[in-house]
Amino acid sequence: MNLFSDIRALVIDSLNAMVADGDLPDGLGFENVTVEPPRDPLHGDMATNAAMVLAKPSGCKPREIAEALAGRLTADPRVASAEVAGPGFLNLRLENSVWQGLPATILSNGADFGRSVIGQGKRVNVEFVSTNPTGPIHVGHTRGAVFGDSLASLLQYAGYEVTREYYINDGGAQVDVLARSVYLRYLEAHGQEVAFEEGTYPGDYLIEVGEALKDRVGDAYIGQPEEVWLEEVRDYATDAMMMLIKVDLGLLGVEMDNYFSEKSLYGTGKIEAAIQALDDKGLIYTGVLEPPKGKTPEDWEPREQTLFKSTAHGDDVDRPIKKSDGSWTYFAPDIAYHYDKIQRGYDLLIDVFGADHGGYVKRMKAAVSALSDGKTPLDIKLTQLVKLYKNGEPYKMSKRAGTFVTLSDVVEQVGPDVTRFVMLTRKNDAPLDFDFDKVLEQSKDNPVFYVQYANARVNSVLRKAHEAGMDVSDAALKGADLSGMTHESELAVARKLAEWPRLVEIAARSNEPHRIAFYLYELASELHALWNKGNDVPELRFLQEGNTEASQAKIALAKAVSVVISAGLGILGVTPAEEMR
RNA sequence: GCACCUGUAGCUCAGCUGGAUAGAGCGCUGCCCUCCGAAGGCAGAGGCCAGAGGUUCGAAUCCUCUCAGGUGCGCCA
Repeated sequence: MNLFSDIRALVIDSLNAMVADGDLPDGLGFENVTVEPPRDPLHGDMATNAAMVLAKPSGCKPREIAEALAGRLTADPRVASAEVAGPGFLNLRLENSVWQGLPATILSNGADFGRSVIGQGKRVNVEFVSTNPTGPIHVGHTRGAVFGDSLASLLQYAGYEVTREYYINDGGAQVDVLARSVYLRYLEAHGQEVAFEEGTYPGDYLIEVGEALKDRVGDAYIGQPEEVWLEEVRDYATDAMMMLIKVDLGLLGVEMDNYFSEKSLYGTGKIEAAIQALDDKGLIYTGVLEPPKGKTPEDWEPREQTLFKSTAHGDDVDRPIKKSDGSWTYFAPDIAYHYDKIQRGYDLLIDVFGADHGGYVKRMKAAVSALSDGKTPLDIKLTQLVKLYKNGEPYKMSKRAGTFVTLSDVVEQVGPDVTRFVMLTRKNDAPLDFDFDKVLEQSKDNPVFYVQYANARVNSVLRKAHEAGMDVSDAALKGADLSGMTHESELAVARKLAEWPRLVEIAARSNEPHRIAFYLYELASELHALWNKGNDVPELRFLQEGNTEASQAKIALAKAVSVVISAGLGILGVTPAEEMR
């Protein structure tokens, strides 16, 4: 149920009727007609731009269209008034009964109030995190994990069929480095002195892997050359790292539907097939790239390489898919991976990358565009850096990994709910400051707390009412008579609640889950305002002593707020707080 | 040199994919608990939406250029 699309449908019907009656010419398109909440609530409950949008194509004056439209709209029982304003806006006021009926609708639908069908059951693949399996997840990727997971939930809520996917980069040189690092820890477990040279991973988290390896193979690898142990140690170590990563993701409540191994693309003909597919379209050739201008690498020499003509699909330069020695570049398996996703039949692909991979966006889009003949859209969302602070000072060290702060460092200190919410209080392409002290502060400076506090207040009211012997079950609240709900502060809350389904659609269309977080803050703000109004105006208090009917009506509104907050937090993966501690 | 991202109140940031007089928090000034949780609320001050052009009924939002910050730029992944 979306009040805004309901009223928009009414507007469109009225416009069609005007066409039928000859008030408007035939053949007009109504796509640009919107019904939105006006910026200034004094203007009304909803505003439509219909008259302004249609003025030019119809050759009529905007105000005349607006006047005629107003007359038709006010015939609807929901519409109290329609006023022409400004250059041709039509400001609508709805009958109080519309707002008064909203809490019952919300209570009936529960968490499904706001669920949308704009996804039309389309299949979406959201790929996120995808860190190298060489160690625990660090903070930078934590943001990507939260963003990707919440985006996936948002899309599900908006009617898409979503797959959460993780691409394991287990095919490149970095997992050999991992294997050598684990080998050193293995030797260490046998009592040997080892040195961690440049280019190995010194983190403590490999100690136990080395010990486990010792338990497994005894001294079989001691003094042996790499040929003997590298492959096995690599496989063993990557498996161990993936278990570590899954534990980390679990701390945040992130659960992947699918893990896709890069290694599975090698030796199976998959990369070759993907490149062949591009070749069939005439997009593969052998050539020499120009050196990058400005900052030319010192050891630059022109080399002949196998290239993908990505410029044919919007890239700036063509990209190498084979190194000069004939082996694949990283790009080649990535092409094959995306080819695989296309072949799995997704209607839409979304990749979540760190901002440092921004330079990769155009070539990836080019590859997907080429491989799907432009049929499968790929949206790539970049998450910007997270800067950590503690006591106002930059915070860098980790006890566990030595060099970087990990996801578990953060979650251990502030908990998964705070971590998730805070990571979504900025749009994905803006950098984020994360202050360990501030995010735990219990004040309205901290949006996590502010939203949770609103929910806790509602629960407090429910508890009190229950203790006073009132029936505050959903069934009872649904049946409450809200016809007395006429105060501006109460209607303001109802109006904000009505925006929820619309906001879900806006957020889903732009793949921007942060909008949910900001909306919840606004909704909480309306509830806090109403609550405090109760200090001055006793009739606005949720608990009306000795008057169960009146109390139930007030509480129905409060409970509706709680329902929407819970649904919103659910999308963000945050547990609603029953009470504050 | 090129590409991408960013530039909005003193500070940190929203801003509905083009709508009306640009919003919130912090900070500043002044108020509100005999009363459901004041961990809150109300009011005030604070703006050339980086700058300059353009597109149209209408621009913080779209296009072009300039300036400033960030990220990245063949044989790393």
